[in-house]
Amino acid sequence: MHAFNEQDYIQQLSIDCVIFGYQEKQLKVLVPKMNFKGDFWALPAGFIYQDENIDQAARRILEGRTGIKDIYLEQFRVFGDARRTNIQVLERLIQLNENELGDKRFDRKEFDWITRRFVSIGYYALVDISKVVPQQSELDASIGWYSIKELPTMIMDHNEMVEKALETLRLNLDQKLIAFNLLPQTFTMKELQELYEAIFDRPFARNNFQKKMLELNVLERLEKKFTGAANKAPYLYRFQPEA
Amino acid sequence: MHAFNEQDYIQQLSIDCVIFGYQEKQLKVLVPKMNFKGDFWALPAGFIYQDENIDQAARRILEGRTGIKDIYLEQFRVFGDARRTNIQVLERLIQLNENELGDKRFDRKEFDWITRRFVSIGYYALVDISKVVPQQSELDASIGWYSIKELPTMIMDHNEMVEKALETLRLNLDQKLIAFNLLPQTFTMKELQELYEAIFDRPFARNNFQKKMLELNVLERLEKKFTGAANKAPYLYRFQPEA
DNA sequence: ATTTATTGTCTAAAAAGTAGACAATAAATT
DNA sequence: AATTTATTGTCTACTTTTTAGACAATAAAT
Repeated sequence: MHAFNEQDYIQQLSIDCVIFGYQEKQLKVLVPKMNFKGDFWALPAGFIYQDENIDQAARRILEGRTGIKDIYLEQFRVFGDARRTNIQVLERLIQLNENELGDKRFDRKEFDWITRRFVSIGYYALVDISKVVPQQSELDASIGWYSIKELPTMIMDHNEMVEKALETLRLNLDQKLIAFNLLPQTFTMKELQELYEAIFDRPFARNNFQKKMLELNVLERLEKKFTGAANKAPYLYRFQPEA
Repeated sequence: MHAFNEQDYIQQLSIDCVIFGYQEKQLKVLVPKMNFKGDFWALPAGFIYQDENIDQAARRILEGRTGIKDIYLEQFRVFGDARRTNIQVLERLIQLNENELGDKRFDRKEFDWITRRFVSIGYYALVDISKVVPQQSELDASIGWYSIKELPTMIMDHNEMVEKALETLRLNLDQKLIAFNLLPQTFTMKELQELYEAIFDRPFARNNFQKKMLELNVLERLEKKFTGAANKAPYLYRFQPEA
C-alpha cells in the first residue's frame, strides 16, 4: 500500500464507478458504506495516477472493489458542478466522529487536497455478481449490493450518478449486446428476459423476446438444463463472441 | 484580458470543442489555425475556472470563438490517455518559430503548466453558421469552417475527437430533435433533408423523410417561400418549441 | 396558355413488431 | 406406466411501421 501522495495523482479529478450486477431478479449496484459514525454511503471512487490512462484507473478501482480483472465498463458522463466538493461531507463526518478519530485525524495536507472542488468522470461497469468477491477497503464498514430500487442515500451527487448511468445503460443496450456481462456464462432465455425486465423496469412478451434475441445471432444454444422443476427443461444459452 | 494565472484554473483538465455548422450542403467544423510557422490546427479549447461549472466553461469557450451566447452543446466523451500532452506539439512549434518568438518565448511557469499531461472533456456544439462571427484569438492566424470531409490534420487527438463527436451527434439525432440548431430559424423541408444527408452521409427518401419529420409534430408550417426558381415554391418551416 | 421543375401527399407493398395459440417435454403425481 | 402440470419453443395471424412508387399541385419561365 502506497502512502497517499498528492503528487502522484491528477488534482481535482476523480472517477466514480456505478457497478451494476444482477441478482434475485433485480438490478443491483455495489455500494460501500464508510467506516464512520453516521450513514455515509459513497460509490467506489478513486483518483488517476499521472502515468495512467483514465480507463486504466477505472479498471484499477473496479478491480480493487470486485476482485475481477476483465470488466465491461464505459464512461457515461462527467460531473463538473463548480460547487462539487467533499467538504460538507467531510466536515459532517468529522463532527460525528470527533471522539473516535482522536489522533487518526486527517492529515492537514490530505484534507486540503481532498476537500477542493472535484470534477468526476462517471463510469459504469457490468459484472457477473457470482464472480465478485466484494473487497472492503480500510475505510469501509461494509460493502453490499443494493437493489436499484432501494438504494441508500449516498453522499454528494452519487444518487444522480446512478440515475444517469442507468439511463445510459438502457440506451446502450438497444445498440450493443452488453447485457450478457451481467449474467453467468450460461443462462436460460427466461433468465435473460428477466434481466432485461429488471433493467428496463417493464415486462417483455416472452415469445417475441425470444425471437428477437435469437435473431441477433449471437446466442449459442447448448444442451438442456435440468432444473429440477416440474416442467420442461429449458435450453441453456451462451453468448457467442464472433460467429 | 486576464493575465494567465494557473491558480485560477483546474490543473491538467481542459475542454475541447467540436463546433458543428452547416453550409453549402456540407457539415462543417470550426477550426482555428495557430499563428505560428508550421501548420498547427487545433480545436477551440480552454480551461475551467475554479468557480465555474464545466458546462459554463464550455459555453464561455464557445462564445469566445463564435460570438453566440445561446448555443446547443453536449458533452460527448473524455479523452484521458496517459501520454496525452501538448509537449511534442509545443516543442515542434518552438523549434519552427525560434527566430520569430524572440523574447515572446513562453514563460517557464506557463510552459510547465501547459505541457503536463491533460485530460480533456469533449463537447460538441451545434450552431447556425449565419449567426456566427468567428472570433480570432491572438494566437490564431485564421479561423475557418472546414468540411467534415476535408478537415486539416490537427494536433494531438483532435481529429479523433471530431470523429467521436460526429458519432455521438448521429446517435443523438435519432432521439432528440436537435438538428434545427444547425439551421436558420426558417427552412424548407428540402434544406432539412439535405442537412440530415450531410450529417449521416447517405441519402434519404424525400417522401418518407417529409412524412417522418411532420409526424414529429414539432414543425410549424409558415407562408410560402418564393425562391425565384422555376418551380413550385416550397413551404417554410420553423421549429416549434413546445406545442 | 403551356411547359418545366419541384413540392406535397396519397396508396400499395414490404418489413418489422405484437399478440394469441398450441405442441413439446421434463418432472411430479397417480 | 399413464396422466397431470407447468413451462418452453415455435408457429401464424394481426397490427403497425417503414419503404417505394405514383401522381396531382403549383410557381416561375417560356
